[in-house]
Amino acid sequence: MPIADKKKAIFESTLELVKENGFHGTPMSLVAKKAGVAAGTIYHYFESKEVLILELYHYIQQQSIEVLKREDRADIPFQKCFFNLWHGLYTYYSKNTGIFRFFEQFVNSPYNTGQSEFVKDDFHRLLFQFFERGIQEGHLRPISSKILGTLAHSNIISTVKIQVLGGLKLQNGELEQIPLILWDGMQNRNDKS
Amino acid sequence: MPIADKKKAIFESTLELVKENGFHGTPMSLVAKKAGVAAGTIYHYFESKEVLILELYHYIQQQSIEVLKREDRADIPFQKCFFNLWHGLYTYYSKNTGIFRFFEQFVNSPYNTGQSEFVKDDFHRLLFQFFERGIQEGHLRPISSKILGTLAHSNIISTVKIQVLGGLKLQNGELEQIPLILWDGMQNRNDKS
Amino acid sequence: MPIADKKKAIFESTLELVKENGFHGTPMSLVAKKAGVAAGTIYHYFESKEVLILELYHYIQQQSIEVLKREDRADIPFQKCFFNLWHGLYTYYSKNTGIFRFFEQFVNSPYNTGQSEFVKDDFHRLLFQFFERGIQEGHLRPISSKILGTLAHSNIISTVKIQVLGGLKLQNGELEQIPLILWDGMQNRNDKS
Amino acid sequence: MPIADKKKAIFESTLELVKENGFHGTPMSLVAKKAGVAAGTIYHYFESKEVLILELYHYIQQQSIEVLKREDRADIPFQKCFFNLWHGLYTYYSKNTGIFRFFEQFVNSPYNTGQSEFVKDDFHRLLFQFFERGIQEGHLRPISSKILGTLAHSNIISTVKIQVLGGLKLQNGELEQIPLILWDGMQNRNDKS
DNA sequence: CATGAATGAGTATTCATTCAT
DNA sequence: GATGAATGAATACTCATTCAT
Repeated sequence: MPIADKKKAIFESTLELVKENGFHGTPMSLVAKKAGVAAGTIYHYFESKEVLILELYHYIQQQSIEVLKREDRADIPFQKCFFNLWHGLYTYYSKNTGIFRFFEQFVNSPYNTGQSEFVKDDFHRLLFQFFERGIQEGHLRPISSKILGTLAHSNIISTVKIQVLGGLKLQNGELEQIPLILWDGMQNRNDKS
Repeated sequence: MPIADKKKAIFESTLELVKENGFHGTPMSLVAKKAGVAAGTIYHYFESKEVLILELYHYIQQQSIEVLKREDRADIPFQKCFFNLWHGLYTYYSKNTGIFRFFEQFVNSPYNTGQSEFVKDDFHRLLFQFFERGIQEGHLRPISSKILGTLAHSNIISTVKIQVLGGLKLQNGELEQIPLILWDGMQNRNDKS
Repeated sequence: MPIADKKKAIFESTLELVKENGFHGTPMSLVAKKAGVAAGTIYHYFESKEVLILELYHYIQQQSIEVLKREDRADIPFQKCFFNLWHGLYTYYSKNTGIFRFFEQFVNSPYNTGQSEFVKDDFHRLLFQFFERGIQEGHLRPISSKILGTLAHSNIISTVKIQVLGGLKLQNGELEQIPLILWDGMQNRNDKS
Repeated sequence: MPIADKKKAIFESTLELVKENGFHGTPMSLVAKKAGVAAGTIYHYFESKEVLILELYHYIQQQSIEVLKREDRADIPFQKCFFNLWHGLYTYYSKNTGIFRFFEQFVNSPYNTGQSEFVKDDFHRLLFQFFERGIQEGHLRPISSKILGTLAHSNIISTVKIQVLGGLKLQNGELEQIPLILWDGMQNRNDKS
């Protein structure tokens, strides 16, 4: 098994277990077992549990970044991109419900030492950049793109949560209305486009 | 010390510690120390750590419920209530940043066995009820009040997070615009009121 | 069982095991078992293995100090005290051969962080003080009492080692000659006493 | 790299690491790294860590033996040889303070299974032989050469320790007096030479 | 009611050793 | 011979919980 695959196996096992049982309920021994390696082997790839979690965080974020990069296209009108991005992320999170549980656990855990995660990581940088464009082009209200980006992202996450944690099935058309609510709210009322 | 006070002391200590160190970094021994009681004493009031956490969750939620009850007044126009509620919860969460950290940790933790917390607890019941009123009175889009309520709440929490976790200082007027964004989005476009 | 007794039981078990197997071969679990307590219990009395070893070091040293205090008497001529002390320590070490093995392991181990142990601890302070007296009274060569004390102590330890580690039985009179060798060497040749 | 050189590299690395961190703080992986070989390679040259330590012990002792052989010369008067030997070993140990730390750790470790090391190894055989000569020639007290040899050696080691572990700088003339103390003590008082 | 010493199962991590390449 | 990834037993330490006082 190539190295990359073994790291990936460890990542996937960890994610799965954290999703089910939380950080605390995810001993390294279980990760090892699920990944099909010996406990000690994990330590060839990751210095410690903390490092494993940290790297997993970035590994996962990479996938959200892919969506961002795919949907933020300069050759497509902003509003179209906006809805594409919303649905893109929504779909991704819906199909990988472990992801945001992991994220929220991570953000509120002792593992997350970086205080201002909003600014530093690539995902947020790209996210904010996208909203910056919307502001520049006059489509969105002229507030900090960081605010708009954060609100939009939490809107998406909430939509997933409503179903996953709230046990609510969205009715006909409801799913389409949610990004509309968001757009209508953030839209620049003077936008003539 | 009356029983109620001792339980309260244990609650406050736990909250404080969870806020600082997370669930995992909050051993019962520390809670006991901080609350000024013996470790064994906690077990007179709470069957187990899990029960303590669970009761704390409800204890804390009570305070959010107060805000809800205070601001949801039938004698005041809905839109006014809406903004009052937004600012009421925002202020409460801002002053008690431990609260939402505790909440998110709790929701994504093994302690939270109740899967569909959206329906069962009083806070969400009242919250959804408030938005139901908005829909009935024709101010809000006719979607599930659960959706609107959840989106609104996450909007508030995000606003706090932007500052607490994102390290962003909101500029002049930005704080006022955020509930506006929310209102504009959720508003029924045919509302003649 | 009173607290003091429990600490003592842990001390004795540790000493016994370190004597047999060295620091590395003395897991806390074994110490616990031998002392008749649970593994976790040790940590009520000692913060860590390091602290246990450190406290044991001082606990043991106390017994050497007793000998020193017993034999260093101002009302008895120095030379007499000298031989009494020599035999006192010799007897003590002979009867407790674990002691000096523990000492030498300790001194050369990572547990011994105090670099200049010769000066700081009570045993050496009293030991050097005794030799200081010998110098002041003109019986011993006028060199640093620290040198004389150290040489004397190592002479005693070596005598024990010859038998314990060297497997040599001392013949008739040999044991008495050894402190004589030491005395003759350290004696001030101009001592008229 | 010739085999001999690779073994030597492993020896030196081990010694260095044991000197700094003790046996316990010297994993094979570190030895390998420092020696510039792969972990597995060590096992081509040494059956186990124990064997490595054992062979290192003998490797190092060889250097003490060199000093002994150099200074024990039949064509030079015994007393002269005695002081030469004292200073020779003293100098050697002073310049290689790792050596005696290694020795004492080794002697008091589980690696040292041989109980009576005093008799078997070459260093002690030669050392005792030297003192035998002193006794035969009538210079030294007629006690077991093993006793005299052991006392003399521990005297030298102590002198080094006073400085290395005790943090004491020897004053003018003190270093010269120490072997004198030893000689005066061990000398045969009827020696007419 | 309150205490806090005692328990012991559970966890992260280390490290000597092996073996497929 | 040489490599270094993989192993897994061993170890220090934590912590929820119990119970004799």
